[in-house]
Amino acid sequence: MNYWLMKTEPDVYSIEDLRRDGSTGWEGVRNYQARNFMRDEMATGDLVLVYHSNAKPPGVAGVGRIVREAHPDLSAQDPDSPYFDAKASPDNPRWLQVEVGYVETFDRMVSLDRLRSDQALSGMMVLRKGCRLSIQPVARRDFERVVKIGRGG
DNA sequence: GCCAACGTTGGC
DNA sequence: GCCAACGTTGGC
Repeated sequence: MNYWLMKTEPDVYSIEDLRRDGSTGWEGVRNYQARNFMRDEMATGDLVLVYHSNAKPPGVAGVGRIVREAHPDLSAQDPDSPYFDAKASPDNPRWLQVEVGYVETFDRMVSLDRLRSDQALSGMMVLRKGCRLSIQPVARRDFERVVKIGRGG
């Protein structure tokens, strides 16, 4: 079982939207490294830190779970979608998505500042300067520590 | 709104 | 295959 951090802009889709929906197709990932993580390493049951980017403040808002493994992201083939990609087709979907289920919203979101201030979390990819990757692997111990902080521990 | 740090594109 | 130009991300 693996652990992940997945970024979302809460103005577009927040942890509260995920709570309301129960689960959602995580469409719109348009980065090969992130896609390959989904394709090669994500499995049903993996747990996810749901990270709010472009938020005030940015940080981890809660937890999700992979409920369906990687499959074609059809928004790439939809000309009306903001995620449309003319190079995607039924023969070559090009982009993938996973289905993410809701698990919990933290009592207090774990802000980026809070993550930075914790020496034990200094290895987290999201803290690396200029790291734009929207799907990142997270070490189990880091995942558990962030959850503990989020629950008020 | 700024801009550093990337990733992608396309001419050569 | 190189690399300059361009577009995007995302914190601030």
